[in-house]
Amino acid sequence: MTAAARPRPAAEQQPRRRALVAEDRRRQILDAALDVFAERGYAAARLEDVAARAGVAKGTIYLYFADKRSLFMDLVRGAAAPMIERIGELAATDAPIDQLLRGLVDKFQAEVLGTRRKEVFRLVIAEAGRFPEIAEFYHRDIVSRILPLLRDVLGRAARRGEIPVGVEQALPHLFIAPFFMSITWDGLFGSIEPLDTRALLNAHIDLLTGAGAKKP
Amino acid sequence: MTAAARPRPAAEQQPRRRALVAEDRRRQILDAALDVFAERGYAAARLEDVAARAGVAKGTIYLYFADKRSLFMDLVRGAAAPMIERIGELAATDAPIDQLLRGLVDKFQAEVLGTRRKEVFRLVIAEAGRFPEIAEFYHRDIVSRILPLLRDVLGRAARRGEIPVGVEQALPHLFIAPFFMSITWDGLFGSIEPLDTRALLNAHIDLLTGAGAKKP
Amino acid sequence: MTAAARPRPAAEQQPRRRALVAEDRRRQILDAALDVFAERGYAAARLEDVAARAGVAKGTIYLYFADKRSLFMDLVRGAAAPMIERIGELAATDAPIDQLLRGLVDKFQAEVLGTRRKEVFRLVIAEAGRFPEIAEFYHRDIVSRILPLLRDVLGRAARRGEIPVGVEQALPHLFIAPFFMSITWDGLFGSIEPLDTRALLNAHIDLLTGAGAKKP
Amino acid sequence: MTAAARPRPAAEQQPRRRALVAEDRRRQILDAALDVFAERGYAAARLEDVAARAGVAKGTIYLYFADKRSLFMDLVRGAAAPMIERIGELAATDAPIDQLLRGLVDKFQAEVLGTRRKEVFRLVIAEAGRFPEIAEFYHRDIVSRILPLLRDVLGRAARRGEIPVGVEQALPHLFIAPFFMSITWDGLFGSIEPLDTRALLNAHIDLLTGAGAKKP
DNA sequence: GATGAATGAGTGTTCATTCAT
DNA sequence: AATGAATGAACACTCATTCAT
Repeated sequence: MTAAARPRPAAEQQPRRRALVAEDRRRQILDAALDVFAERGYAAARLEDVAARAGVAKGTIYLYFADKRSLFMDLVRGAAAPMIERIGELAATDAPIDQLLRGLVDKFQAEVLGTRRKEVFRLVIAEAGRFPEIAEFYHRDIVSRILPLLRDVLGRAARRGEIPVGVEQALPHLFIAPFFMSITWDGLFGSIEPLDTRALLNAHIDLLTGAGAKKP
Repeated sequence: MTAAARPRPAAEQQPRRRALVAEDRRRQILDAALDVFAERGYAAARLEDVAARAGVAKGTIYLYFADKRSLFMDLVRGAAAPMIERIGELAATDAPIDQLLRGLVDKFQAEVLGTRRKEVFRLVIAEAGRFPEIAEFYHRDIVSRILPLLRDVLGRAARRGEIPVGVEQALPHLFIAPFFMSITWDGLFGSIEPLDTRALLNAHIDLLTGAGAKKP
Repeated sequence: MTAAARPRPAAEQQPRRRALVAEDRRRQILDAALDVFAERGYAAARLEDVAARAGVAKGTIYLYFADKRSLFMDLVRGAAAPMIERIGELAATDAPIDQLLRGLVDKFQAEVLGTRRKEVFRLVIAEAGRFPEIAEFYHRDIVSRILPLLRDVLGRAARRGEIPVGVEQALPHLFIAPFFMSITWDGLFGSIEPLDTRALLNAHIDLLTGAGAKKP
Repeated sequence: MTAAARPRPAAEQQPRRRALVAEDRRRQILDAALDVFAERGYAAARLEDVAARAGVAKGTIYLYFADKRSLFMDLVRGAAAPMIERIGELAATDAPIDQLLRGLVDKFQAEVLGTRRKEVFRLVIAEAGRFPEIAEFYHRDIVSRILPLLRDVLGRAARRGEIPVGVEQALPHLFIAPFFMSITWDGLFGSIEPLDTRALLNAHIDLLTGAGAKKP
């Protein structure tokens, strides 16, 4: 009101900065929560530790999340969001299957395995039994959108003779199996025998596209 | 039953029966524990529930297991034992690769997926982060014994031209990925979209052995 | 309104309006506090609710009251103030006892039972144990001033033959008992079996003044 | 089994003794709870204090009561039980009203005012607002059974000319008002100006039965 | 051996109070 | 003056573990 003429009146800027700070806090807490949940599992995670790691007081968490469960759910949903947006791009190109799948692998490396999101997915796999909504959510918004895309892409490739026929029905699930494993392996045996995910996935694609030739 | 066959000196028979009863109790408790751990996860599982389901008193558990952690570890180690014994048989035969792998799949179906052991493995995957000994144990006694065997078998097959060459290094891991997934998938999406494990694994072998032909 | 009458020097008018606004705020908060305290009791009342109901921020309460306890004490003292002022009028008249007592009843109806002050008194009865100052205050400024007045009035009436003799000592307490009950009853059984306070008090006076005749 | 011949076989006695001990513990806890609830009110009472005063650990309370609320409810219901049983006796006799009422007063003195039950009733009056079940319970099982009895007794007395007519409808409520007051007064002003309950109640009966004569 | 009552450390959650803006 | 985000002490309730019987 008083200073409506200038570009950013104080009265308007205040809440904007507030909102930013609030969003930052939220992030801080979510980041800390991921650390703690990943390290101890949902049930054994202590909100006090989350608070400490986030550099806030215990009560502050409750200003941003209704309770422990909500914190966990928001963490898990939030990690999926960027994935979901990009799923559409997957099948957009009409490149040769081999190139397309390798693109997928790269994207998975860049967006999941190379990030903390990997730990979220590990958490989901470990805890989904106790959080049916999460399983539903991941199925509805990720799995059930990726699988048809893969079916489509792989079907086209089969018709073009780029991959074997006769196994199409199982292929999408088959294709994502190594992704699943690369997520769980790490939590299990990562410190004993790390998995060379890239090599694994490349071999997978080689196998699928017949790049690995049978000895004549 | 066992004791009814022949008259034995009571002094000798008593402890034997005792031992059997004790072993039964142990089993009861372990069975109950699997139920409860599988349903709620390690941290959230209540020993009171285990006791109730086993039909014993809470204190009784402590006569057979040192504490909650030990109960869990024994459960998880015990489930692996039968596996371990059979691993040797795997590479014994020198059948064609395709037959051999299908045999493996059948065994896995029969001994894991079709049994409650599946749930133990799921538990291991979910909780291993908090139980380094378990991860070590499973790696040492199972994974690190299966992988070389597979490497061996698959190597032989590659040399015989039964499977593609050039991906051998990654093959063992690649081969087990669908097994991993079939274990985790069920806990996640089993109630939403059950996985046809047998079809998946068969397709996997088809793909591996080139049974699925490329369109010429 | 008040400030509109005559032009005053701004410097003088400002603080006056401020004071009025401040007094309004205070009232708003006290009103809201009564709602919340009455509904949940002192300990379970949340200042956040008080603030919300008063339409102010939580912190604002602390500009007007030192802490929760003070807010409660001020509320409770404030409600007594108008009572205290009028106590003197009680014995002023020298009307017949019957008329005088009925006047009292009317006043009590009008000033307590018919107002939110009733709830304050209920609160006092419920919480006085934890607030000795309040009990002292109510005793010193109300009870110990009303009882002698009643003793005086009833004594005069007894000497005039308007009420029975021989029970004078207990009469003042006896006289106020139904007032006590009408306050507490409502909170207890008000929603189940509302009390016809006026009828009760009238019967009480009838009984006291012998208006109800014994069957000869 | 082993000693079925003798009057109290151990196997039977054990649970019996257990039950007694358990009942004792319950009592201990309820007694302690009354202390603490009476002193601080429901919301501010700390179960830790109850436990300490009962000489048990915090967790022990939960072996006997589901939660804080249940503890309170059981306390409050339990205190009413003996009352309820005796209500029937009240109107049994057909003694002169004056004698009957004095009997009531004595009973009330002996069973409520002279006992810790008085504090339970005080609690009920203070907290009933937050525990509708309690108010209902007290109304249904005590108030709504006492009032008709009183109506009956007082009606008979009125017909016999022992008490004034014309106020019968209000009389039962009027009769119990001093009882209400004696309970609440004590918590309020007990330490400042203790109420001579017996004198009050006697005067009340005198007034009611016309024992106090009007000055002619 | 078996029991289950008792323990008390541990944790999620609330809320009066403070203080930077 | 007014705000409301932040704090952290406090408390109800849980559950692994112990131990007298």
